[in-house]
Amino acid sequence: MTRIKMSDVARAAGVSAMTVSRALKQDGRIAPATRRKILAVVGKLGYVPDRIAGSFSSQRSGFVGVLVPSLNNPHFAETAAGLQDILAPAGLHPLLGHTNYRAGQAELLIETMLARRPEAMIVTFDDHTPRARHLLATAGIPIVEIWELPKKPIGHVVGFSNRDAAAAMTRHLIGLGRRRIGFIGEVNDKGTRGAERLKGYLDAVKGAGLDSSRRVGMHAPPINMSQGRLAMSELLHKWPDTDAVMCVSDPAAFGAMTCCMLLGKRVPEDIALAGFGDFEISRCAVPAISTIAVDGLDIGRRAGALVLNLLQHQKDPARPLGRVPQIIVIEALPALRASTQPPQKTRKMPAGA
Amino acid sequence: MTRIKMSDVARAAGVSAMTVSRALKQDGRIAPATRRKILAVVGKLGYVPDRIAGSFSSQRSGFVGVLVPSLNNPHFAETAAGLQDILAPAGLHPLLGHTNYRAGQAELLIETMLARRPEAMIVTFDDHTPRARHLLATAGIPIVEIWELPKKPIGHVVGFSNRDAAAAMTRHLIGLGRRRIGFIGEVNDKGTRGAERLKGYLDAVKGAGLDSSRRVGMHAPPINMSQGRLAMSELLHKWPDTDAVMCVSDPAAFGAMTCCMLLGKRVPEDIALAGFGDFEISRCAVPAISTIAVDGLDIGRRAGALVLNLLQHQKDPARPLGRVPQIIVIEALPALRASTQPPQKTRKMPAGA
DNA sequence: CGAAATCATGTTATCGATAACATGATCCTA
DNA sequence: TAGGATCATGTTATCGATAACATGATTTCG
Repeated sequence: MTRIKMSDVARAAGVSAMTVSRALKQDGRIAPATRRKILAVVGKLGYVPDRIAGSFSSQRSGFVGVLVPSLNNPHFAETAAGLQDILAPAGLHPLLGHTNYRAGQAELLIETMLARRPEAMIVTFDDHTPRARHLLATAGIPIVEIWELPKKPIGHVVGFSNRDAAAAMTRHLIGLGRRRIGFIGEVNDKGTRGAERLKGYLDAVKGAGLDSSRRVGMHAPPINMSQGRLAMSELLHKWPDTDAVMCVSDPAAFGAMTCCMLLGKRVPEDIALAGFGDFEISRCAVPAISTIAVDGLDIGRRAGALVLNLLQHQKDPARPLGRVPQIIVIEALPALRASTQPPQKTRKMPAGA
Repeated sequence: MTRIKMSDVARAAGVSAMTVSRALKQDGRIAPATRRKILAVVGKLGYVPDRIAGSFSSQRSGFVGVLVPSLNNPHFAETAAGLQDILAPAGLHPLLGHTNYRAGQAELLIETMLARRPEAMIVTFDDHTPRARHLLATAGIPIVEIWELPKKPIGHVVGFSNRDAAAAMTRHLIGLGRRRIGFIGEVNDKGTRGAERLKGYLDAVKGAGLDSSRRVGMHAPPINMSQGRLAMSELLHKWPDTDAVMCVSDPAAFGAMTCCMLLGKRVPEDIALAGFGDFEISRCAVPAISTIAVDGLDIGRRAGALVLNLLQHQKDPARPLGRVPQIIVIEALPALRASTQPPQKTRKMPAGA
């Protein structure tokens, strides 16, 4: 059984292939009666157009390459969903790749994706290789970096300052009266978002003249709950009088909290904990964990809208940054209340930089 | 600046385009010196082959369509990673789509994907529309359903019985002496994996002659932590003497646990909780939550290997099922120990159909 | 040593849709 | 009502790589 092609449909409908082509897109000027007849034939024959041939002919792939460190992360998953929300109605298909937080993998994926002639590329800020940056910069398509405000952007940007956000949260802890503040983070994190968050912690702690040595790096990105627990154990062993810990992510913070529970430390009375990312776990944990909300869905939607905008005005010589998403510091209330609702209040913050 | 094409490379290297084409694939018979020379020119010119043209010419897209309900779920994310592990070295690119647990969205995606002429389709078991099933069945490519053992498979299968797994866990609770066992699940879940798990719960509870009415359906799939908490609140309000609850997923179980904590119920002394999926939260929560481990990475790898196998032996008339992944019941130990290691033991189970 | 096999490379045709241009029919409007 | 504008559709050329076949050079082996 050979596959049905457009000319088969055309013959069955008594028109030319070009008319079928026009009937299948929304903008083609065609008589309503003709379109109806063609669509009926399409339905009857079960014709599915060959987008490869179409892409080849029109020189438009219909793809947007999207690179994230991991799909197993609600933020990037939401960003991917937000992109799809915006791109799909415009006839663009996100082509997802995940790098497992490795620059070499990213370079390989970028090359593979560029061979598919994407109409734009959206890459998560990370420690990209020089060759990866070069491939992107010379690809001749819109490039959007997300999830950070890089100092040397490759193209356009939809992000926020991880550094400023972490600094804001750390200052929040200082404002609550904490003075011996630790940090749980990652190792081998050069050029990552986690490294930026560590810088923000240092900005705040050093700025307040406090001890900045209470740092435990536990694992290469991404650190998980169990590693957060181990890191907390190590941190409390080295610096038992620590009264607050800023964690590079919410899962790490939750792991740290379980360590406190097992050791009989009260949270937040004895130790205040702060995470990053507003994962569901932070709102729902008992006690709840203070965190910084970053709206991954919004980042995806903004990036998608920016791409559509750039594709419409390709000649545009300017390099407008996408608007910066807002970050929100979410403070967990200390009291354990007999409620089925997560006890939290929120405070909006500028996303800085 | 016009894009460099293969004939440009050929001219610069003093060979024909066909020779360049052969040099760029591993199997082409070509003199090592010629290949070196061509690869040098490719590097110097920064040539990136046009896979669209290549796909069109060879009539091989290099895509495998992959449909999952959501990426914001570690299991499906891992399945996607497992697929990439296996497919990428074979030169196949997974084309990911997520349905948000909606059959209509799935149908749309299937149609869009088929237009890209995937070499195979991998779809997560779900309540697919008749048209979606028909499109898949008549696509003329290998179809693999994952994450369940469907009664009426569309093509091949790599999965396990969610029903049997949930029944095994429920029997495990019965074996621990529990007699008033509730279920927290989803609503509008016809034809989903969650609905199969509810059936498994009913199998076990009715089989043991116990009350099967203690059921709360909280939300359309996927239920989250907060909804699990609310569901538990409702369940305990209606049936205060409940001594165990089987939850459709780990996040729901964690939410249920936080409800117990807020209400002063001890877990597992007063109420035993069981989840599904072996999410990180279940191992790391204090107290830990009993759960059923399903190796999403393994499902992805098996499905990928099955696809490769099917593509190699296309004429194969048989319909071999992929091997069934093992499920493991993970029992949380009741004691809260002052340890930084999650206290759990595991027991392997048949994944049976 | 010579014929067949193997190897490295070149030539030609082709995949299926669509852009660009062409054409006849219908509709306005001065 | 004539002539241009608009509309619906048809015709032709084309996108860039690769499959299939062709060719000359080199190797192998009886």
